[in-house]
Amino acid sequence: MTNFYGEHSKVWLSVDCIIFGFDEGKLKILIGRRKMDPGRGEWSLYGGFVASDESVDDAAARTLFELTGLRNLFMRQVGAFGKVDRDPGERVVSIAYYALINVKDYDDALRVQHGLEWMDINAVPQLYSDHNEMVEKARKMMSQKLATEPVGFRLLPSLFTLTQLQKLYEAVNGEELDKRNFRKRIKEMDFIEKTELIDKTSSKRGAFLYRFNNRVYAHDPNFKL
Amino acid sequence: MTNFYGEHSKVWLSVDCIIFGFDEGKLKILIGRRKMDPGRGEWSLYGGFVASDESVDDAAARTLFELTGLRNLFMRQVGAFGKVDRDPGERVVSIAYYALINVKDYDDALRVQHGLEWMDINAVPQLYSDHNEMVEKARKMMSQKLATEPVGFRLLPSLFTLTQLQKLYEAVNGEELDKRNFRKRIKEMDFIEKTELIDKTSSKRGAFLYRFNNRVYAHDPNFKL
DNA sequence: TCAAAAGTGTTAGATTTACACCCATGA
DNA sequence: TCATGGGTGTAAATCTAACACTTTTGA
Repeated sequence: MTNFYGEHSKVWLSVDCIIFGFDEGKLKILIGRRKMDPGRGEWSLYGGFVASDESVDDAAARTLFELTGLRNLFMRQVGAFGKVDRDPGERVVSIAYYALINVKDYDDALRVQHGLEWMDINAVPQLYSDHNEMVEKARKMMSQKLATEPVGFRLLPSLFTLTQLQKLYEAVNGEELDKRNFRKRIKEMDFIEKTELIDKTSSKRGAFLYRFNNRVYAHDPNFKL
Repeated sequence: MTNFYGEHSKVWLSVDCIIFGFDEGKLKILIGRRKMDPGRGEWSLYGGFVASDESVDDAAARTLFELTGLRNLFMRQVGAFGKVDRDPGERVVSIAYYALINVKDYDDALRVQHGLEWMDINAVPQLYSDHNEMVEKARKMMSQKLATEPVGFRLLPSLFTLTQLQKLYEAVNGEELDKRNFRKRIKEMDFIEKTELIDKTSSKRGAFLYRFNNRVYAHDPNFKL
C-alpha cells in the first residue's frame, strides 16, 4: 500500500488568506511584507503551512485565528494554486481562503504585531508569487457571494446604518446604487431589522441602526441584491 | 531555507475528475469501481496523483487525457478536499476538477477499458471517501457556469438541434423550460448560428442544426439563460 | 441659517412569463 | 391518415430603473 502511494511524490501544503475588511467606505485586504525567504520583503498575503494532524480547512481557520484572534469568521475556500514554480524554494501547493471581518472587531495591535496593513482592494501592489491571482479570484467569489447571500453584514458592526450597508455594496460592486431603490429592497427583507437606536457619528440628524437577524433569515431565506 | 519548510510535513496530492456528459436526455458522470486499495471495489471518481514536475492543473489535464483520449476539454477546478482521514491509507489531499465532454466524441472502448460507467447525476450511488461531496460541489459550480457562460455546447455535438440544447438545460437545471421562450432567447444570441443542415434522427420532419460560433461570441459576449 | 446626511413614492420602460396551434414527414 | 416532434407570436404581469424634494440638527 505504501508502495502504491510511494511511487508518487509528496508536496508541502500551505494556506493563504485573503482577509477582507470594509473601512472608510473602501473594501480592503490585509497584506504585509514577507519576513522570510524566499521573497523576503515582498508584499504578500498572510499564510501558513498545513500540519499533518489538521484538515486544510482547519489550517486556514487556525491561521486566521493566529492573525486576528477571532474565531467563527466567515471563510470560504478560493481554490488550490499549484504551479510547479510558484514557490521559488520548494514545491509548495497553496490553498487560498478568503474571510470577511469587521475591522472594528480586529485588535489593531495584532495587525501591527504581524506587520500587516489594510490595502484598498483597488490599489493592491504586486504581491509575492501568485498571490495577486489569489486576490483576484477571491474578490470575484466574494462579490458573487455577497450578491446572493446575506453575508455582507460580516464586514460591518452588528449594528449598522443603511447608508453604511449601501456604501459597502457600492464598494464591492464598484458602482453606485440608487438610494431609494436600495432601501426599498432592504425593506422587503424581514431579516434586516430596524432598531430604535440611532447613530449620530456620521450625521447631525442621526440614522437608524439596523441588524441582521439570522433566525428570521433561516425561516425565510429570500435574499437578492 | 530547507529548515523553514522542513518544520512542516508533506502530503500526497491527487486529482479527482468529475466528468459530465449528456446522453439520452440525462446529465451523467463517469464513475467506476476502484481497482486498488484502500477502498477496492467501491464506486469512485477517476483520479490520479500529481507528479513533482507538473502543475496541479496539468495533472488534471493529463488524467483527463488518460481517461478520454481528449485534449482541450472544458475543465475547471472544483476545489481542494483536505480532511485528515479522507483517505484511509495515508494523508492525501485531493484537488477535484470537473470537465464537460461530448459523449459522442468519447471512444467507448476507452470507457470499458477503464471500467467506467455513465451514471445519471440523480442516481449517483455512495462513492468512495468524500467523492460524493466533490460531485455535489462540481454540480453546483457547473450549473452556475452553464447559466452564465455559453459552455453547454461542450456537452453536445458541434452541430445540435434546439431541442437538444433545451433538453440539456432542462437536465442541468432540473426543471422544464418553455419552448417558445427558450427559442426566443436563443434567437437573440448571434453566436448561436442556424445552419442549413437538418437532423432527421429524432423526428420525421427534421430539425435545423445549429452551431456555436466562438468568434462571434468573443465579439459580443452577451449570454444569459 | 445653512451645510450635510437621512429619509421617502411614483412612473415609464424593460423583462419575464404564460399560453395554443399549424407544419412536415414517414410509417 | 395519423402520430410525432418542429416551429412560431402576443399579451398580461412583474420587475427594474430613473428621478427630487423635505427633514433634522449641530456648528
